Amino acid sequence: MPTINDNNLQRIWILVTLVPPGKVVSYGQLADLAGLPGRARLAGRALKLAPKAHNLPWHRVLNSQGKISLPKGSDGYQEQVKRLQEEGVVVLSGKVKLAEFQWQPDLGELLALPF
DNA sequence: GTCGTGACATGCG
DNA sequence: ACGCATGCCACGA
Repeated sequence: MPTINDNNLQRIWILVTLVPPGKVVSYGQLADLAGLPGRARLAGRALKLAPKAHNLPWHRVLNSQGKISLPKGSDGYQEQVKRLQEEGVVVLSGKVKLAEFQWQPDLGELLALPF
């Protein structure tokens, strides 16, 4: 049998693909949209485990403070900053202004979800 | 079975 | 702004 949460990880992955360039989402936001309130850590886990073949825009995911949740200075950290800036997202001290760059899914997108 | 550890969130000092 | 506690829960030691 599939391990209980495979489905949940998939939901997170699908949601991440919906985030357009130049916009960002928070882990908690992804969890909420996936119907898993309070499960922000699961979103983080989903990204960590995401197969590279998925080509997910993982760099558009930040914590609820708009900050990068990877060890400051790590490879992933720098990679994330680079990718975000290439899309026009302003990153200052590893932080992004959510009021300006946070993604807001429209109703159509939500209704089109397979769950 | 218990415990520590997370790409988290939120509230309190 | 920063640390600490608590809630959350899958994993591995």
